[in-house]
Amino acid sequence: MAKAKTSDRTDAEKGMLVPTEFDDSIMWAAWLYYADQMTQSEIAKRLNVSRATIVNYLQEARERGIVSVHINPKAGNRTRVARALMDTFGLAGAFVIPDGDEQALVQRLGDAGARVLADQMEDGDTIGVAWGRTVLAVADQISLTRPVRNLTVVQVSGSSTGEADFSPELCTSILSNRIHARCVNLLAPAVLSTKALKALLLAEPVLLKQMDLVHSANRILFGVGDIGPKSTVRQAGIGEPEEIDDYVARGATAVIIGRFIDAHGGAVGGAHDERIVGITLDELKNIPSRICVAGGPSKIKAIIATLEADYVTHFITDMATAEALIAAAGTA
Amino acid sequence: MAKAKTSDRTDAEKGMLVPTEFDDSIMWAAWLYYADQMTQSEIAKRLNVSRATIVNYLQEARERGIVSVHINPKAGNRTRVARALMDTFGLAGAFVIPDGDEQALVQRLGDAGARVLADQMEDGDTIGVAWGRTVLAVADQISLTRPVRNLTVVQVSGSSTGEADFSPELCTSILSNRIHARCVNLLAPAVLSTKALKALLLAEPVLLKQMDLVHSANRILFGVGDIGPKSTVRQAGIGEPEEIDDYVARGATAVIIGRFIDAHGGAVGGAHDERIVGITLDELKNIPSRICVAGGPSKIKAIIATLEADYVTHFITDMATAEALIAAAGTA
DNA sequence: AGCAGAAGTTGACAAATGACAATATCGGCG
DNA sequence: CGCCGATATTGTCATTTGTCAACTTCTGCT
Repeated sequence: MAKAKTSDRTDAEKGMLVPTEFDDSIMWAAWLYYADQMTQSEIAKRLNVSRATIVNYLQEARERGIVSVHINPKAGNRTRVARALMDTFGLAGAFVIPDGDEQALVQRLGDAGARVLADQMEDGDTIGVAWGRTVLAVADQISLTRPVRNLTVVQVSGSSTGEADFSPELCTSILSNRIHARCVNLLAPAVLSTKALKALLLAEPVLLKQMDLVHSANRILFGVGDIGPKSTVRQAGIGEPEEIDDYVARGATAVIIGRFIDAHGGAVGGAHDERIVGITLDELKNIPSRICVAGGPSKIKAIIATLEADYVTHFITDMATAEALIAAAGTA
Repeated sequence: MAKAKTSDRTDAEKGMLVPTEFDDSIMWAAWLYYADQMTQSEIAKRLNVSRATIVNYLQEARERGIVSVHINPKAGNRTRVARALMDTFGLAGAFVIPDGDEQALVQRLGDAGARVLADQMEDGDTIGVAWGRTVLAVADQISLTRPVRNLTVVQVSGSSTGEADFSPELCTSILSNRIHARCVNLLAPAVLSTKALKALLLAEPVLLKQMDLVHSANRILFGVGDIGPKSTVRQAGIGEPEEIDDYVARGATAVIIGRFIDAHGGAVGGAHDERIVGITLDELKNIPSRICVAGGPSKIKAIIATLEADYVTHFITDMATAEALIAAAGTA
């Protein structure tokens, strides 16, 4: 354990009083390789180590973010499918990843979403974060490759009670941590038992302040949930099964930012909805940059509902989903 | 063949109305390779082309800036020598490239400078640009890997008459062009024949406006010139040989932004200096981010003069020069 | 001091990559 | 219609790179 600690310290950028020479070698190897285009053997010779060591250095340089590969999202917007999506749904940006490993779809979408978000971030941004498997995947994989100062990450809906491994708090915490942002968690349950209690709670100074931050976010990251039997909403403990069935009976087709919408994106309100703590659909539309990451055959309808109602400015999905969306929108 | 058809349809389905169809394959190859870490052979199979084609796609993706490798300048600041430089000369940032091909030193420094500058740029920046071989090398190699809007590039000293291939106009034009910035060239000669004429010219509305821009720059990029017999100043036609000799006689050790400074960075003024059109040394110090790129054995003294007088906030050099600087500063 | 375990390094081999000449495809144009 | 030149693609081979088990060095602990 003690040893592991030691190595951690070496890896962690801060906390080191004296920068070891070790960092230098890694930096140099990285520069000689990626900037000067020398081969690993040449670098090995110059640094007087074996080539295998250079391989390790370069690996570490990538892991530590000393070097990183940037894929231009602007170029992503120029692909045919991305354009079609943008035209069909009036999006400001779309990024479509090629089909690949089915199993890893969420991971891969997360990677793409992370790149798009990271690319957009600017000094002083306040970034709202919803929750879900996909949002977590984004949070898990985002990383800053350039200095962006003064970021705030704010959880936009109350914390869920379910023991899901993609809770709002978790998504927010991880994301903020990875980009060195101030982290603001909403200190309230996602759903309260009465409308009155919700009003009381929201009147608390702490909550007022936090909700102010939510409303001042200039970007937001969210996914799309469907309503199927195995869907996330049903697992996340947002409401009793009957309550969700009730939503469905009244036309609910998708869930975004913890709110239910019908096939055309209209809010499906009701008593339960009024007990939810979090950003509302109307408030969502006031945020300038609304980044949505979603994909998968089971979500097509839900995504169409979301996109049609203009809840999204920047959409990230996979090829198969994109084509299904375009086809479906065409026939509609 | 039938298989190939399928992929062809994806690539060039409808009429070639848009030249971007082609981008799709390149974009996909780039994504699958750099984001999904697939091997070129796997990608080739999926895209139904030969692996060699994938190699080409990836090459083009890099050339077109669809993918780019970023080397974190912050990490560069952590190397031992960079730290030593920062401590010794009170710099905000230093980037030291490892020794390499002697001949290509200017190119390699240009690459490093370009990365540092590109990394710093923010929306709305106004970037002052001096001139010289090194500055040109930066301009030649800079490229935007993320969207930065509303940039202005402004030439900070008058245009030289010499036919040098690194004139102020050229440096400014190339740099602005490569980063899609507004380009403002100073429409005046570097040196006028009388102080009075200079005053007259600078009173012109056009020039007034341009000089205002110069003074409002929030970043500046410049190199360091030495005074040796083969030095740039003597070739650039900034003044008659006698005039330059006169500067030297009065202690001139280096030239930055077209102005002469002594061994401790003090301005070496005089009649000639008063006829120069361009930013002054005092004005230089008012610019928040002052990026200086310089290296090479012949420039050690000149660089020390520059660094000691706090003209620089961010300094880019090579290992050999850095070590010489630190050694020299230690003995002084 | 001596030992245990982890981190760092190495050599050797298999796999992946880059280079390039040869070949195929496409869009005019006589 | 067929030929031309330009552009895109491919097969092949030498080089470069990643992997992995063995080895060395270092560190903390008894």
